[in-house]
Amino acid sequence: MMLIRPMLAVSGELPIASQEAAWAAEFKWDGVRAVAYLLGGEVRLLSRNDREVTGAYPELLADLAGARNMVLDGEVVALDSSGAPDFGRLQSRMHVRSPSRSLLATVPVLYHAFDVLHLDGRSTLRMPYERRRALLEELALDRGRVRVPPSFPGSAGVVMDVAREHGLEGVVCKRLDSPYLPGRRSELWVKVKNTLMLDVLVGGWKPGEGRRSGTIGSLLVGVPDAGGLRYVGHVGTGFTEHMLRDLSARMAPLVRPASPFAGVAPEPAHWVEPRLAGEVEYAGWTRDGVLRHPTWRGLKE
DNA sequence: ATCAGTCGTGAATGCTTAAA
DNA sequence: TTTAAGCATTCACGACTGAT
Repeated sequence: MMLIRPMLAVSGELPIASQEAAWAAEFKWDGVRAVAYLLGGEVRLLSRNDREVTGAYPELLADLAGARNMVLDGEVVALDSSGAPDFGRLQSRMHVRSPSRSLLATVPVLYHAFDVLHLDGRSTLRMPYERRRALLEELALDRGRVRVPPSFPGSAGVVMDVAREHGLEGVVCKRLDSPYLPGRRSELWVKVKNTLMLDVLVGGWKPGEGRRSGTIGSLLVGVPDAGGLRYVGHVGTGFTEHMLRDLSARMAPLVRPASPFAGVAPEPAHWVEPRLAGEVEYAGWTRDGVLRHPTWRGLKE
């Protein structure tokens, strides 16, 4: 059996209203991608890069083992107490090759199967999404820890609203006529993320390495609160070369010897007076109160 | 303590293909 | 033939955790 690497989505915006009918929307699950190979009663799970992850998720194997040979694309997801996917919890599972009984009990996972790539010895990759989806639903895979999450044709905007209400990461829009393009990041699939914005003050910077040596690696940012400037994380992406040059020039006259952050200084860095205000896009907060997946969006005057 | 791997972002590079 | 565009790859950066 040939390995099939998962098809990837580009990030972008919702389809415009007049185009909605050509797309289906699915919820975006905040977990890890896994392709399931169900062949001759054996089940294997491989990561996005074809790494073996079967052993990490033993509780999924029995529920996946079916009579028919097939290859499924899906996402391994851990839920928080409210039932929403929680990537932070999954992180304690995803590197553990043979999880202990207690870990299995405290962080159970589900497999959300959202595509079928091969069935009964025949490839389904060239079928349009709509047909693969119908096939997937006919297979009636929902059993135990395996779910087939819903797909909503023609209503991406509404699905996004629901995702936002439930605190989900966003939606993935897929062209109804799209074939499955293994290993490709294609505009036929578009992920639309529910992102948050935060106004921050720049309190310092760390130098870059490699190609970024001689310039800024990341900015250390904070938000003012009662106790002073509260550190909220470093931002190392989102800049163009021009922005890096501009930021360096603006920070140069603001240099100061000590950290401007209240409380514990995050780590050694170059400190500046916190006078530059900027906007950061982020996906949420980590347990330690720092930004998750922050990206720089630009200075605010 | 460091490395590597999961998720994410963007930019540069190099190869292939299409257009001028 | 030369240039432009498109695509995949690589390398930066972030948080995080297990393995070594």
